[in-house]
Amino acid sequence: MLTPSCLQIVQIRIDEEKERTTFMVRLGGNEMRDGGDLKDGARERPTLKTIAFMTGLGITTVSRALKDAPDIGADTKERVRLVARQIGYQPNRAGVRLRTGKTNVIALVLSIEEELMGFTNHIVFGISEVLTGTPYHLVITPHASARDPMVPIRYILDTGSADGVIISRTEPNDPRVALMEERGMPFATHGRTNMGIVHPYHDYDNETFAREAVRRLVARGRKNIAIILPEGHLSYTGHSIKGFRDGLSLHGARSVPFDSVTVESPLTAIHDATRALMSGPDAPDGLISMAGGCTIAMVAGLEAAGKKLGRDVDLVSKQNSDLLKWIRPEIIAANEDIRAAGMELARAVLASIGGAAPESLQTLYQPSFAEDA
Amino acid sequence: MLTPSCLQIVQIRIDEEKERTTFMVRLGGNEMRDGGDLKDGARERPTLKTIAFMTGLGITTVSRALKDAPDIGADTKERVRLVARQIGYQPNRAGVRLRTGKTNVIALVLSIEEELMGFTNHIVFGISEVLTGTPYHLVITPHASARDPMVPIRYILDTGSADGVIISRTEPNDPRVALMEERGMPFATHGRTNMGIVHPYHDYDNETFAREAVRRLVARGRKNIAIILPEGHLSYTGHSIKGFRDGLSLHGARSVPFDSVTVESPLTAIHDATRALMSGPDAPDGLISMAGGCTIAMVAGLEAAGKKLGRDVDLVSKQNSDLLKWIRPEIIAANEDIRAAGMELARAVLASIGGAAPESLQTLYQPSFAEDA
DNA sequence: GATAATTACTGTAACGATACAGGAGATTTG
DNA sequence: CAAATCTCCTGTATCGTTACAGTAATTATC
Repeated sequence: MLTPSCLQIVQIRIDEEKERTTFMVRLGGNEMRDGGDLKDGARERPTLKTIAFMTGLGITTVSRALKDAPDIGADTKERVRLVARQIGYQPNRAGVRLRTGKTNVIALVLSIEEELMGFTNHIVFGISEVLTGTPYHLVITPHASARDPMVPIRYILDTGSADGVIISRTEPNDPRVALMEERGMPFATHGRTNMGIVHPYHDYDNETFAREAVRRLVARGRKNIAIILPEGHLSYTGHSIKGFRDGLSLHGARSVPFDSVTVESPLTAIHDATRALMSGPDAPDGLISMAGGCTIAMVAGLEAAGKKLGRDVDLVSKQNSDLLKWIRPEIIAANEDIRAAGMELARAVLASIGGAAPESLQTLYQPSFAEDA
Repeated sequence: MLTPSCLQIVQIRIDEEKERTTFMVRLGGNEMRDGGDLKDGARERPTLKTIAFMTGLGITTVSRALKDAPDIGADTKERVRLVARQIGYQPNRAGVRLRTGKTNVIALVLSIEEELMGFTNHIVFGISEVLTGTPYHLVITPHASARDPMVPIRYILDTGSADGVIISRTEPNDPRVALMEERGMPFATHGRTNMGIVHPYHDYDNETFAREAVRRLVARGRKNIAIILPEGHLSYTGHSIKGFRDGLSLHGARSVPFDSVTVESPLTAIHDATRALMSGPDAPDGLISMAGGCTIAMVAGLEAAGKKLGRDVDLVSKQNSDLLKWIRPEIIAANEDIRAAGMELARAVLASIGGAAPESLQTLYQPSFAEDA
């Protein structure tokens, strides 16, 4: 085995233009070896070559030692790991990616319209929390949802720019899911699909939320209920409608139509529509909102119509953050923990990359109402 | 010049394990050339080699043609570009990065505490909008601000994992700025510094906002004013204080101390502190809030103390989104456009990478008050 | 004691791109 | 017409990593 003492630097090359100093060493025998760069003030980034030189081992050996390969001696592994840690070795991502195709990237595909009260923040930090301590980086790939949502997916697939993808705003029959499935790209969806493909997902039980919302309104004596829904093409719209209808028939209430706006409409439109609704002859006495942002405009709208929360009408709303209680404590709010969703999604993608079965990577969170706490 | 007709495929190798088909071609003369992979159903990703084969040119020529190098003929460039476009060539990022060190990545370093009403969303999509159409990807690098904020910066510098960095929560004497400056890493800060380093930044004129807030309160007859400030170590805290003090002396008002909480405190704490303040003997008749999120808790707090906005007290607040007017139309709000900030920051980093002078990459946005619109 | 198997390590090639140093052929120059 | 110049193109080496196909030395097998 080579020991440091049999290494001898015999030639130093100084390349002034590149500002680097390289050198040759003579080994125990007679052969010369390229010693790599001399690090000026530890500024040059260490590579496998650096460790190979410092330990007197071959580059391949070092690579395999750091991978804990079975054909490397235990003490050699220990020595290599020690040196690697000492000099702060970190694998060059471009080298690994070029050689193996592994990007160590998770792509989060977000629609610009995504935002209602901190959604992006929560999901990003949820994902990040899981990725911390792994070699994965998080790349945000945005798209204007009005344009083709397939564009970012195709880009990622065609360029192989991620090992796994997280998408949201899932639709029951989602072409993005079909394409990624076909191409064998690991992914997880925020929201379920209904197209015969078993895949990792995380979802919030919006059906239960809507049904439970009706129950709580009826328990307060409200029988005429309107709901403001998400855009029609999304998966959770269907779940919301089902829960709402089931709740109505289960608890004996009736639906007051309110479909001129969605939770994605401009707040002004929501405000005006709510005021019109609450001023009309068939004004509901119960309201359900599927998103916290629009709830604020609804409250303003119903008050502009002269109604008072808790007296003339009750309102059940989902929220991402704990904001609504500060606005009107009368609002009956259920929390959707988007940060936890991000964590579940990240865990699911990582496990999927690791080869776990998709049916084991599906989670559904139940609504928790603030008033039950 | 070689034309397609002088190319002749003479040998086809089928590698069944790797599921790829490669082939050799005979050129006009006698030499053989590796033709690269035959694309099965256009699934294999095209590389320079693919284009080289299709055009009959050398790989180097293709590379230089796509870079519009001066030593390549005009018609050759045209031909290469045509083929590249036809087959949807996109440079392999790992190849470029390994060879040149260029990552084509912009890192956005965010503190987990960043969020107040959609900040993350707005800045991410602002940056993305500028990066769209460039080869740059956006990587989110989060950190718990309680821990060492230098960690992500050092990681990026040590691993060379980005070409440019955007940071926020800038401090007057910010060690991150000093380090990136020293290492020559292009960056832009959200917020200014005060340490003798000229660097790209984007900032909101919080000093003017605070001074103007005082002016508007005094114009409504309010003379006893309290302000809720950001955490003390941040740059914009100092700007806010200066603007506030200048406003007080300029318009003849006095300060009511309110420093038991900051805009980052839990909303419950802000609520309670505001209620206590407004119930006390020295309750102010004017309030200034530097962030929209905490304004909501303040409103709830002052109302819990029996005060009424617009009658007993006026409140001036900054906001990222247009939410406050729905909560209490009496709130005097000024908008800070975070999406625009993201765009400015992205533009600044890109220009800095391109070698532009830092002093030309500094922008300061003026507050715009909703009531002036 | 010769052969086989095992252990521990190593060199070469390749991933896709580009910097660099040519190099053939046409064109200009003296 | 030879030499110099210009145009346009090309091969080689390299970035850092890993798959693969070895190899030398030691240990086990019969």
